[in-house]
Amino acid sequence: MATARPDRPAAGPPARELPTPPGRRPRRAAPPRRPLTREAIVETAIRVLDAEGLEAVTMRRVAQELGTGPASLYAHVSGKEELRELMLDRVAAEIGLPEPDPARWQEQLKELAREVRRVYTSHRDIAMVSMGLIPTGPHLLDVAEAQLALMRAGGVPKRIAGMAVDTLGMFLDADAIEGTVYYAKAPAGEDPHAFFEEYFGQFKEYFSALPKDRYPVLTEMVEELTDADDDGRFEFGLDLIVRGIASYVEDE
Amino acid sequence: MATARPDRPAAGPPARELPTPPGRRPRRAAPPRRPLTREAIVETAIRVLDAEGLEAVTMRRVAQELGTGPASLYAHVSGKEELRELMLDRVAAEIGLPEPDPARWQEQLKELAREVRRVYTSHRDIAMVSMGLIPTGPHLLDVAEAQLALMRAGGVPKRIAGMAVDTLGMFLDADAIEGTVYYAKAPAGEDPHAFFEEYFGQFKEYFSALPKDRYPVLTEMVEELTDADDDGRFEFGLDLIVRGIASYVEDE
DNA sequence: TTTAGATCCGAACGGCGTTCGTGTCAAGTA
DNA sequence: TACTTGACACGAACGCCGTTCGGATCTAAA
Repeated sequence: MATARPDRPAAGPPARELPTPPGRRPRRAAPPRRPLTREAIVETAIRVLDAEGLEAVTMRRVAQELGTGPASLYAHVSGKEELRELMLDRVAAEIGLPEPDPARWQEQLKELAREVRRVYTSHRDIAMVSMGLIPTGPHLLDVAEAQLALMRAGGVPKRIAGMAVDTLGMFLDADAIEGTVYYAKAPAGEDPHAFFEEYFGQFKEYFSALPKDRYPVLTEMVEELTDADDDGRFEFGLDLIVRGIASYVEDE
Repeated sequence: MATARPDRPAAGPPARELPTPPGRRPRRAAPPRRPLTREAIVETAIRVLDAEGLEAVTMRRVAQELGTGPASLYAHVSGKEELRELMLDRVAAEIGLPEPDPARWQEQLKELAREVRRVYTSHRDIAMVSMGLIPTGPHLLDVAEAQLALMRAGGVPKRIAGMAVDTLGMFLDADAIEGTVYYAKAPAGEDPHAFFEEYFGQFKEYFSALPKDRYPVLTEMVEELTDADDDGRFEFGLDLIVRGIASYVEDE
């Protein structure tokens, strides 16, 4: 008893659509629009991520979005962990990579870091997946390759470059998470900007009310500490790292 | 109908222990040994953390460990998130703090960073809680105060110190997570060291097998990239950051 | 002795990741 | 054309999870 699947080419001769015999009902209300594939699953998962954050990306939710049950996903993906890594690598494909110019390697490394930051933060808290993960996906490896290529072109020794790519990766992950964790806390319906303002205002108040005898330095720096210039903080850390790497270039 | 509680002083005159009337049984087999407190809950949670990692710290598990049900915890703790933050702050209490010596501020800042790392990594993946969290607990603030005091004693401008404490915190969190995520993956019964060896060997193999035309730089650096000298990598990143901070000291 | 409030906690709600076993169906084989 | 095979789909269930509810119990003030 074949259920009609209009989107797929029928195997035999195009069977005429018969009316449902009395007492029988089609086994499923509507067959899935498209056959399940790894790509469709990852794509759907990223749609949920962008709309509602990483926490909302559950096997059940993704399956529901595809009009099926959670068990169906396991034929294409080994589990939630693999799905997350596939999502990350697909996001990493959006990162624009530079053509190395040895004369500008430091600025190029910074530009690449900014590009990673832009892509990560445009996909909610996807960076959480990256934290503490050895990159194995092709696009993540492309990014690592690009970073290494820039440093090597600039004359950074192998050993230094090997450690630096790690430090830089940690910095990028941590920064992206830092920037998105609070955003993720904002209630669904609310204006995130107003929520933010309110949220940080409370912290400023809290820090100001701290006992001056126990925290003499901190209480004198409330202004500097609660100044939420995210871009400035990122550039500060990035500059620290890149300058530090550059100091290891041999020929001076 | 009061059930006898031998561990606690009885309220009225010491009622004689009556035999259980037929058809009735004591409502609970054994009353909890100690009354529930915030401290006891946090303490128990950390015991579970140390033994089985952060993932095993669930409300149900902690309650079970205390001989009660999960609902009982909510009288002392607002929820899982708050419990996690209380755990982190209690762990932070173990961090030894320096007496600032302006002449040695850079080395002292490094020593403090090493101390944070030591304490964090001695409590499994507790650092995950810290990532993307504005510190508010007293002991976490002590650490921030100490870092700021060292930098200010060394002549680091307020604005720089404010950003640097953030960068350093991100680095410490990210490093601790990096170091414990794989450890957390090791199966419960297995020898972690052997598991590690095996695990990293697989990665080295994987990187070596990568196509040389797409990843020309990376494939030439497999040795440098898979060299798992965690301490060396930490010192490298730490040195980058501290040197960078020092470069902002005004009086030169 | 009464009462009010804190504390405790069994039961339940809705959601989670994953597995099992069965059902379906296209492609290959006879 | 009929049968077999193997990949895929997926309903149902298992054992977890965080949190809430409402009544029972206990403590200390009145």
